[in-house]
Amino acid sequence: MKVTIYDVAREAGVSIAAVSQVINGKGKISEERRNEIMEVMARLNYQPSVIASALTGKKTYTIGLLVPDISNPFFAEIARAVEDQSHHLGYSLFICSTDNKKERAERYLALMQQKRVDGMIIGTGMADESALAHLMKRSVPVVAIAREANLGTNTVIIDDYIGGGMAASHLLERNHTRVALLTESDEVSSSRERIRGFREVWSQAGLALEDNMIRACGNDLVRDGKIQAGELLRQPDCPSALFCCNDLLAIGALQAVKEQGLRVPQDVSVIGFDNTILAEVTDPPLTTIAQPTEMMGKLAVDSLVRRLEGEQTEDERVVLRPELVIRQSTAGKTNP
Amino acid sequence: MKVTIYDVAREAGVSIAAVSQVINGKGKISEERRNEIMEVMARLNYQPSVIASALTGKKTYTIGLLVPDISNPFFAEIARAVEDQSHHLGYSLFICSTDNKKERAERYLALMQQKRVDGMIIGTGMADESALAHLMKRSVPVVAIAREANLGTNTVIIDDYIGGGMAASHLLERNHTRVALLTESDEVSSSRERIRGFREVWSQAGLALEDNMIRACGNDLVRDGKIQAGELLRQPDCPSALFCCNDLLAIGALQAVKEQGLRVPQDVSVIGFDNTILAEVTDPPLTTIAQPTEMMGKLAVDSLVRRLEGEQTEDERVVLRPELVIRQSTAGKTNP
DNA sequence: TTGAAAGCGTTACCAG
DNA sequence: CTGGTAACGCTTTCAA
Repeated sequence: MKVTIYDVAREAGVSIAAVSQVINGKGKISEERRNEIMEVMARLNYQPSVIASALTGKKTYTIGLLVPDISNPFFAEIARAVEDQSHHLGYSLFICSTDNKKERAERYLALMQQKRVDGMIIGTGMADESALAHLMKRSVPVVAIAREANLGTNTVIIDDYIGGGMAASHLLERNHTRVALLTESDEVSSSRERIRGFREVWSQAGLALEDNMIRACGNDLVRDGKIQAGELLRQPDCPSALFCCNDLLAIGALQAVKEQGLRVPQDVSVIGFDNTILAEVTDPPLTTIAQPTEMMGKLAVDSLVRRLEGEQTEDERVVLRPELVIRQSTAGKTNP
Repeated sequence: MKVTIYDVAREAGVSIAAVSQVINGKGKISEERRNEIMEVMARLNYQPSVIASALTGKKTYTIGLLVPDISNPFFAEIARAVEDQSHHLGYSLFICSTDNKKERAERYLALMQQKRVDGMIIGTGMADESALAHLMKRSVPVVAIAREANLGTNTVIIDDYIGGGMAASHLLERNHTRVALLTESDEVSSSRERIRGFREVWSQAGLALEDNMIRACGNDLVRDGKIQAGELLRQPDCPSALFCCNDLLAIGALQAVKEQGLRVPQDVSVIGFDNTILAEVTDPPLTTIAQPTEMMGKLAVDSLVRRLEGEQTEDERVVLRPELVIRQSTAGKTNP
């Protein structure tokens, strides 16, 4: 069976209290005793039970990460960054993919509570914020990553509004006047902001953006992006550029353009968002707006842990700057 | 503070034992009492503590997943599949990226034990299997996924040997005679097998495969793949085809080929492995060997849970078949 | 049916 | 310095 603190104590001929002290480096014990106990722990390959320790009120050193989909490269990169910093600070990570579904999110939220995570990092949109608010606010510290939080939580995010604007400016500079947008579902705050930012710059240039040129896509981003882009391109007054709220949608768009027998970027320009590894390898390489995932992950964890360690009171909000990465999927419009 | 089973009991005017019974659906309680207790639990938003429950000998309903790198799309896809099935069966997931580093793996292994995971799914190579063997064998059930396990564990894997052979056959059919291979570090059993399978088919065709045409790459797969491929291509007797042990390496190879001013597949063919989303979007789309990630994830979890639930004694080994997916990065060699 | 009480592995407080 | 001993929240006999 498992070796417990009792086994160690017995083997070392001391009380469990003594063992507990050396484990936690607290209290006063003679060098001699301490070394002896350490030796026994090593010999028995003793692994202190985090479970039991947590029950007495200590932390579980576990944090929960909620993302829409871990197989989406953007969130996989975020997860890696979060994991590295968590690990660095002594915490492990529960990951949960919600698909932006309310039931899944709620289920996971409850689970995380039952398993006593010390804190949560949330990168998933949720239709009903109240669920989150209700469940979490009073108990577990939360930081939002790559999404807006309507609640009082720490937030690490890029300026999506600016990011959307960057895309618009880039297209404007290339003389596009007829553009369509591919977005995620309404519940995703970052997408909303990107659209809003795009729209702002666009209309300031005196250009119109009809509602039917903005298409929301479901959870199968690549597939839905392709479908929606296809419809858009088959319209009589086909857009010369497509702004996609993330790289996965852009990939779908790329596929649709090719399927229509058109060329990127000569016939239609495509611009993505996130600058995942995908953007580097597509054909043609994708112009996109970059998010600094590594920094975001690190900052989110730092922010959370600071709070867990009781260092902080007010909500903090870190807003990073997105960056336009120009590759070859966007070009100037020549034939108006 | 947290609401405990005592709070519920008091509020409902019963003993904690009664509450425990309704939570676990055991024992006999009158309909009436049961409903009343359920009502109270709901009203108080009671979340039973998995921690406390685990301490009494029950499971934690948590499983640990060790992969080399969660931001590698192949493992991200595996993780998603594992997560879905775990979730479906009522378990949560700890994820850990080891970078195939011994220290990281050992650290994580210890952590998982301390946090009392019910079982582990291991998809990461480890230099020193003894660590794993030593730490795990006697305590936590393990299943290996997408890797060979030298220990007595359940395994879900594809036939990498066959997969390597498929790549070789494909290249042979296209008249390539001079080929180079990009592999991961030696510690990765799947890569070794792929190489072995390739070599077997290759030499049976009477073709040579010099040692310096096989290059091992480090952890930054894309970058190292590019570097190694670059060196290979700059050699006087440059290969006409590159077999890469995974898609990330293949992407590096693609970049190197272009950098040399050569074309894929006209000048050099490139073939990858895994069939991640990357393979669909590269320029040109990548011919690769597919692994059924979704199925593998599901089977691994099923296999583990079956064991956790004590349903099984002997080690089982599931070997799935890889599949060649021909896209446009491979072509027939015309000028010998 | 229902409730009292003994653990589970640790921590922390309090006497020696 | 060191060791007893209550918690911690829940499960599980065992009586009533």
